[in-house]
Amino acid sequence: MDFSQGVPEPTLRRLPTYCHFLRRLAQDGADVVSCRQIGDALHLDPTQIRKDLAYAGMAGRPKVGYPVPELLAGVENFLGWNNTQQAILVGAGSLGTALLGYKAMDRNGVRIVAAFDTSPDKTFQAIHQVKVLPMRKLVDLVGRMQIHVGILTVPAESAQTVCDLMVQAGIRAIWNFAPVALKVPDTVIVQNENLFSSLAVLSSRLQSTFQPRTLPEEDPS
Amino acid sequence: MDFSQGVPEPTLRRLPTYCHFLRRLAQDGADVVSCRQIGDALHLDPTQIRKDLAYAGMAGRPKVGYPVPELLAGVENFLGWNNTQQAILVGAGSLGTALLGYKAMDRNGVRIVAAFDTSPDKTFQAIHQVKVLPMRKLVDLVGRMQIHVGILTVPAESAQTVCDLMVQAGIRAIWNFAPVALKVPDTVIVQNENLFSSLAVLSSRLQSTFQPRTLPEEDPS
DNA sequence: TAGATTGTTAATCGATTAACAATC
DNA sequence: TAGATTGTTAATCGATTAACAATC
Repeated sequence: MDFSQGVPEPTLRRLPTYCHFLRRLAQDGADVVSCRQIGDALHLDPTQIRKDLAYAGMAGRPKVGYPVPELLAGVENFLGWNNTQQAILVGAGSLGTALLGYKAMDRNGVRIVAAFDTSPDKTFQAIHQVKVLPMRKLVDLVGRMQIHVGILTVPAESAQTVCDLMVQAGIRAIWNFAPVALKVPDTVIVQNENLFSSLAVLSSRLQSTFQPRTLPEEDPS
Repeated sequence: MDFSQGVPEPTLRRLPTYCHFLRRLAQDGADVVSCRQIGDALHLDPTQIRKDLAYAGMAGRPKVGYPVPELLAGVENFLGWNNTQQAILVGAGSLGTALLGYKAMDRNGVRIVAAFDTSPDKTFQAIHQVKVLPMRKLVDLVGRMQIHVGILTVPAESAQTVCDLMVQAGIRAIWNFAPVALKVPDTVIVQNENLFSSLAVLSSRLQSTFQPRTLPEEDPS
């Protein structure tokens, strides 16, 4: 398996899905699983799954398959879900609040240790057990706790300003929910999460089931 | 431009980003824009943008560029953002609540007209001006209002059950936030939104900046 | 006109899928 | 052993990028 280019992004995106499925299998007490079984459950090609698992460093045994507990542990470990990253979140609006309430986050490699907001109505309260602090505390806290991950859930207008503050504080990876292309130094990683992109795919596919897009025709003149 | 295969998904995912940028340009009063400018702002290749815009049916003028208002209107129209789809949402937990509060949704082609939840604490209240109803009202309301889009924000355990109910009610496209591969008839479209996939990409890239993944070595024995 | 930008065709790149040998 | 499944190499497919002609 060639690792020189790193793990392909599509592979990385599928691995968490395998984990979710394997957790259920493990709960049901399965001890081995084949790529065929995983593929049937997740509507994916077995060969692709085998390749993805190989990227994650997991090997199976011909005729037998993969041992479920080891496979799950191995993939989780590969994804870094064992040594959880600490993170801060900026923007305690409705989306920010939702992420703070996502219990599953912990089991998926990220723990939000503090939130920040400009609104005095929100600061010094706790949302889902996470303290909300005023922005002026950000740089100090990130520095002291050596936090590397920032989650950005502020409106588009303030996204770049907050981003700059995060970078200044020492944040090295930003999970960005604002529909804006952030400018960052190239030492900082930005992962954009654009819900509307996904929605666009949905509604476009829906529209084409109603009235399939017409093919361009020859000019009849 | 070949439309026989439909518009590529990556193109579809980029189009909303262009809209956001074009809206800002339009507000600033720009009347034309070149692919070069868009590309610089969004960190994308100008050729790719030109191709994407052609897929959306937009033409520019050599040396001049694209007229901003027409381009914005054209792309929004292509994405179906003018005739908004009505949708229901099931699962008024923290994520569901966040989506109900997303004002921008309206401008992005979807209006949530009702929410559903099993919990009696939530039903018959309004969250962000949207009524929350008990599940038993779902089939009737979807049928009467001829709603085609369902947003699924329930826990993984109940996702398939709720999905089945949606399908039975006549929903034709499901925006699924549960980390589960739903089984649906092939007349129904499922768009999966898995936040943890995105998070996995982020943390993997972050880890590799700390300690670049080692290449497999020859066995030294 | 000259230069910039679009539109389109061709080349490249990378991911998916298929084929098949190795193995339990 | 025979058959199923893994592991790996080759073929295919599709998207991105490059090259270049058309045009204002």
